[in-house]
Amino acid sequence: MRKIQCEACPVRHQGGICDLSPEALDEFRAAGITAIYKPRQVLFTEGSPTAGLYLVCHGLVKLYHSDRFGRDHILEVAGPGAVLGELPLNGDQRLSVSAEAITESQLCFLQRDRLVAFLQKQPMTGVRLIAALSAELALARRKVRDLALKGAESRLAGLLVQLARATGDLESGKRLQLRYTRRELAEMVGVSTETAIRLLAKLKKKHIIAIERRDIVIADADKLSRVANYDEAET
Amino acid sequence: MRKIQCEACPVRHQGGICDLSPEALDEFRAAGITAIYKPRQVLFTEGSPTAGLYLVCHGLVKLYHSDRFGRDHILEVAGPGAVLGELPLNGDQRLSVSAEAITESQLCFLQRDRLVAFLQKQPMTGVRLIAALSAELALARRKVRDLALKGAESRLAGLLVQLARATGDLESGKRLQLRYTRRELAEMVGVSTETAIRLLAKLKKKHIIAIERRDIVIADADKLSRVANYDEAET
DNA sequence: CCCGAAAGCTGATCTAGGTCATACCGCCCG
DNA sequence: CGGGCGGTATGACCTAGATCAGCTTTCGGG
Repeated sequence: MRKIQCEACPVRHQGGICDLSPEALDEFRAAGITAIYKPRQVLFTEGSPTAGLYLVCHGLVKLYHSDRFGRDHILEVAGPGAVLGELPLNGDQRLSVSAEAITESQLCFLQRDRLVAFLQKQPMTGVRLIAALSAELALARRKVRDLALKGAESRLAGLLVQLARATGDLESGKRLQLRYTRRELAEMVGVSTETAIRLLAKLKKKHIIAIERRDIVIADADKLSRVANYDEAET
Repeated sequence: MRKIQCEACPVRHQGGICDLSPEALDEFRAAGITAIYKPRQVLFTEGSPTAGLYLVCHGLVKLYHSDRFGRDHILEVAGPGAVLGELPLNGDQRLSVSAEAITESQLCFLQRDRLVAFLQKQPMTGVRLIAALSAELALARRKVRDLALKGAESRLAGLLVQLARATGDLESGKRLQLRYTRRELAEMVGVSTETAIRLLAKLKKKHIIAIERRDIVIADADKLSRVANYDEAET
């Protein structure tokens, strides 16, 4: 696949980092390096030094943790417009996550010093970056809350709600074709694959969802949201 | 207690947000509102709108989540120089955490629009903010990793390592006077109070720590770090 | 100095969720 | 067309950690 140029980029005018005047955009582009990544290609791994930030132009990238024994936890699936990585001032800080392309993806890498130089001239882009990092921060913190305070069923329901919202159909009767395996769902929720399967079956038995082939139909959006928020209620 | 003025502030020249030239500092101060908070006073709560950022001048503030049934989880204890809150561009985003003063604390509130205006003129401050948010982000993400992939004992050991590092004595034989109750330790680690107590007893039995009154002596810093990183090893 | 309340500790259960084993299904590929 | 292989599904366990209950120690305040 060929690189998409910024001029033709569909996400450029949606308040993202790269929403810039033509002249500024040229400078911006000069500061970054755009590349295409294949599915399953690793962008960076937990523990490596923080060299700069990545901007997702198109494609899907997952942020995840692995432990020494092969178990993974998926923090987030990032799409176009998202900013990946962390940029502490203190350069010897290490990255807290790994990232890997899910689909073929185009990303723009912004090396720390060049980015900082650019921000001197375009402070508004700095503000947008602050906003983007804030959104990531909120996401991570909610995840902490869910893991610490909610049960597995709530978390799974929450994930379904989130996925449904993303495609704009959190409504009873809507089919939600998920391109994730049970294993991936489990890794997003933080449970074993078997548990994820069992919990789906449980939601099905409660007539909150229906399962058709590999994808899911939302039978009762209200109940689903309720399960997502209410911790441990009726059976 | 009286307010400390920025000129006399001990954290001002440590690369924090407020490390500014005298003139810029005046502008900065004009953009913010400084106030003193009493212990247990709540600064903001999860779910409320994001109005701006708080800068900790002195004191200690905890960031935490509560669920509907009184259980708390402490995400982080923030000290002088830390930035609290989130500032997504999209103003109808909600805060993902609550914050409460632990000790009497002085904080400077920076309202969104005023902060943004200031950043136009002082882009370097924006870069510092990006760095501060990045550090917070890494912290939250590591917490996700620990909750999702590590056992309770590792997490507790990790907390002790972290506390010891903060006061600069992660060494065998060092007494680490913790100003936290068992309950608070438990809430930071994400377990019940009883479990935290039991795990401390377990570490003591393994001669990794010793318990004296309410505080803890590190008996074997190496083993402690090993428990913190290794997931589930020998008994 | 004393009292009550909070904090600490320990044992006895209970349970959510993990692990292991097995079976089925659809699908691609030789 | 038959045999794997990855995904899905379920049953039978097992264990980390929660919960509950009781008891002791510490501590802060009058």
